[in-house]
Amino acid sequence: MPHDDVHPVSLTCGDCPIRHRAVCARCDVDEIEELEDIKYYRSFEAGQTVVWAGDKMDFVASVVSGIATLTQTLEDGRTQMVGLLLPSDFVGRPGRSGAAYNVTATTNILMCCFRKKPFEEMMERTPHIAQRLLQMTLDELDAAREWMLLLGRKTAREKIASLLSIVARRDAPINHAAQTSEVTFDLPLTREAMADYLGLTLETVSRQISALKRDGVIVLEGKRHVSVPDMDRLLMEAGDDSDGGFLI
Amino acid sequence: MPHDDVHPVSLTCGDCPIRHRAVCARCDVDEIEELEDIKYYRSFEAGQTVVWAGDKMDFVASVVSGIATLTQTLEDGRTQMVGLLLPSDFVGRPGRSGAAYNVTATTNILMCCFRKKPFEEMMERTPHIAQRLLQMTLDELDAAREWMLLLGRKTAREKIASLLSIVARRDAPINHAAQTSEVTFDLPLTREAMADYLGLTLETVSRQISALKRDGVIVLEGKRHVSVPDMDRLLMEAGDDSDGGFLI
DNA sequence: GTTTCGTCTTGATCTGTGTCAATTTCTCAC
DNA sequence: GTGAGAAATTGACACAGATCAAGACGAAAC
Repeated sequence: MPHDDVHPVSLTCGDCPIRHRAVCARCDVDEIEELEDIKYYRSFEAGQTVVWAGDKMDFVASVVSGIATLTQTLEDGRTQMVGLLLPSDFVGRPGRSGAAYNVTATTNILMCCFRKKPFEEMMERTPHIAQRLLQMTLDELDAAREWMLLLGRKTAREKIASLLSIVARRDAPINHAAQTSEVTFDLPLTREAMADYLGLTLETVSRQISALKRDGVIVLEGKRHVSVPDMDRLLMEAGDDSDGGFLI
Repeated sequence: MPHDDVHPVSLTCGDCPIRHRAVCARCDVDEIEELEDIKYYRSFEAGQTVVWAGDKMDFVASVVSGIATLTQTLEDGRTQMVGLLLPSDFVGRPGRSGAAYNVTATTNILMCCFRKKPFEEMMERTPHIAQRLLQMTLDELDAAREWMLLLGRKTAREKIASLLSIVARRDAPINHAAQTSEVTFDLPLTREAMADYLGLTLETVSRQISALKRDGVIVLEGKRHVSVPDMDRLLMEAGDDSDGGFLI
């Protein structure tokens, strides 16, 4: 099972050393034998849709590797991303059968799925699971609300800077922990996906990235690889107070 | 205790006839005697701040009467509302000590508070509570994400129409249930608060309301009282598909 | 190597919403 | 009733970001 360095704690085994937001594959196998028959793996290729909004979704899942997005759309095609699923993130809603959003793989992705009915039954029997899910959901709610501030009140430049600092934090936690002021990472999203996340057009995204590059806030190698010489400067551009919170 | 017609089901007594999202005052007294000593009431006047973002918040609470808002701000004063608390709504976060947002009373308000520590202990002992809180939090997350679509992609006119149809739904459920196509309600918010909710300026809010009035979508009596002659028309203006979801 | 196709950048122009400012309308105290 | 302050409306103008359009770049196929 693909499960290299990352070892996120499972919902179902709360005393793993590393705390993370996930239902974890390996962990479950070790600890909860009954999960064996309600769990299965599915992989999707970049660009594939995992579920459409409104479709029946009879599982919950956690991302093992790759990246997926949650999006909502209006009839005329305007789309807004409302969530970004990175490895170890959880998706699905116990207690509701229909999916509320489109879930799309932006890279090749492997998901660890749990059939919903048995998962819910397990939740009934194991209070710890509901409590853990509650914590995770509250975290996501905070992230969503932080995102509302971004969508409603930030300028295009601030939006881009915010997104970059969030990706920097999630994508390069090692750099960050080491207090290196130079941080480096790959953008996991196309310009269009960034635009959908930020409530902008892809042209504006491109222009603002160019502007940040011109002003020395970031350094680009190719289109996707980003270096941030001074993380504090980027955070300042993002307009957040102090440590910028806990987005995504 | 002020608890007139509304009788929302409590987190702590799950088999009340009417299902609603709340920790309910009367209900608790009837059913859970041990709650008596962890529960107390607080009232605030219109305009008063209940808690500031970052302050210690040693209670969770439910709104008994009145309206409060959750807001976030940037250093330079730009503010974005991220939640609207109507009677029976729950506020506070088990498992975290600091408040994440400013909570402000927009009308006189009465809140039923529970000291956090004992509430959390009760959650430990009573699995049902965590499950109920999880449902509520998932609902709020859905609402927040619907709101992200509004903030990121809707026009000013669509934003106003969306807000009006949401208030109509929550404020005049009787009208709506009766299938009367004419719906009537009072706006519980100032133009400025509406602007903060919608990511607009108060001038734009005012202009768009005037435009909707001019176009016959709504009828105003005074500044706050709204009649909607044709609810379907309003929903169309809001740009939502079919039934518009489950905002706020 | 060349071609092709998707992604990205950049330019020119347009427009929706913000900004600034002047009135008007409400509400409530007196 | 009158006056004062808050809330809301309306107008004129500016500008950030959208739209439309043309190219540049990069990766994969041949």
